[in-house]
Amino acid sequence: MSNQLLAHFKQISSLTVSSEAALASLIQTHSIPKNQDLQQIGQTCKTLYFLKKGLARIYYFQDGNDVTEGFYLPFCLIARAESLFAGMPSKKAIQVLEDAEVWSIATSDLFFLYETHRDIERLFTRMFEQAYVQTIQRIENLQFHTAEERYRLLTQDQPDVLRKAPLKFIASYLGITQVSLSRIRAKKS
Amino acid sequence: MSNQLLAHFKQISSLTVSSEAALASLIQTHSIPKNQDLQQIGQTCKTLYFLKKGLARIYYFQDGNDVTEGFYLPFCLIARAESLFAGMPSKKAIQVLEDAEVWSIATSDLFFLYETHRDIERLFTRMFEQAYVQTIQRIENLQFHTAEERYRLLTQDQPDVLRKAPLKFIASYLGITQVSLSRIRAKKS
DNA sequence: AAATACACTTATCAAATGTTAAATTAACTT
DNA sequence: AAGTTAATTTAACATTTGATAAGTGTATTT
Repeated sequence: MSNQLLAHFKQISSLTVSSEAALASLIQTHSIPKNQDLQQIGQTCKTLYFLKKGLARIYYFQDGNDVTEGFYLPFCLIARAESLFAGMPSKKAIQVLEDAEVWSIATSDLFFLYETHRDIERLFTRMFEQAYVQTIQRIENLQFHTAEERYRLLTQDQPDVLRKAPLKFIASYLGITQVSLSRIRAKKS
Repeated sequence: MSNQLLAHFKQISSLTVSSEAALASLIQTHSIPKNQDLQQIGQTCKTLYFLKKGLARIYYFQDGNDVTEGFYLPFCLIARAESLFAGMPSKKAIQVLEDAEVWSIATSDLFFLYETHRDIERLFTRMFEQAYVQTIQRIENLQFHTAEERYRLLTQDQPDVLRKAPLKFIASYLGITQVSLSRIRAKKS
């Protein structure tokens, strides 16, 4: 069930046969129906997720408004890092936007494996590094770009998201209102 | 010279005596005059910096405009992570905004120590995790807050920066023009 | 003191975005 | 297919922010 995911992992960082087996034993699979929360607001992040198929987002509420922090495609690491690393409850939720199949790994088990399998620790450290770099790039997109420019960047960088996600989620992800997004889309490019 | 920095490190993650000594041997100190670049655009990030005193920023040029990505106070890890983790030249520079004293660590030496001193690897992994979490929080600030709200948040979170950095740098950090920042400051709070 | 450069503010107008409400379209239920 | 709900677009107006230029203040140099 998790062969595809392990193959993906090994592209990022090599694993010994025994590490691969140990890691495989931690991976669980689930089917999640559209619109359901994978993790809810208030829960402390103790599980890492990867989609096998579908689309997910992380969101939270700010002054009563639903704000989408990010979209996640298959094989992307999905975690609320600010909760995981601090061990504090997250104010964010993870929601599946389509019927999805999900791989999950409990961090308590994973961190235990770190002690005996250094290559596993390296693998996940790398994945978090990559997530960190993407977050830095997102700041560059938000900073000093107009709403229209941010929209154009999204069409280039994540066309799949644009095709699948409701516009209201895309709007808050770009930091604008849905009305404003509609206007931008109406313009001839 | 580096005792203060090591004490700071040990607050983040414990180090054995031998690790502490090994790490100390990598730390170099420099004095850098105001306005000088610590690292220049085009260089690949191969050094980690920590200020002993002073203030620094990371900046880059976007369409000819100077954009400040972040400000860094003493004891903060300063690195251009997107360059370090990818091993690619950075389009960003690190600049000192006041006469500063700087500790630096060459990553090639540091990563070599990782092999034999796991606690050192853990320490720096933690520091990067913390930097990652701060980056996530910065996105929350940029997303769906007005310029004025972002300014108010900065006055709360980093009053030191506000006191020391030129307004033009603060403006681009907030993603607005200097004129706009001036208007916001003129308002009665 | 005069001259220069730099940092910051203010004024004016244009453009972009937010707010609210209504209209249209698409999706889903029965 | 009709009815219902949700998603998206459009319109009208208010507010914010950008762009440009001019003005003020401060520091430095000569």
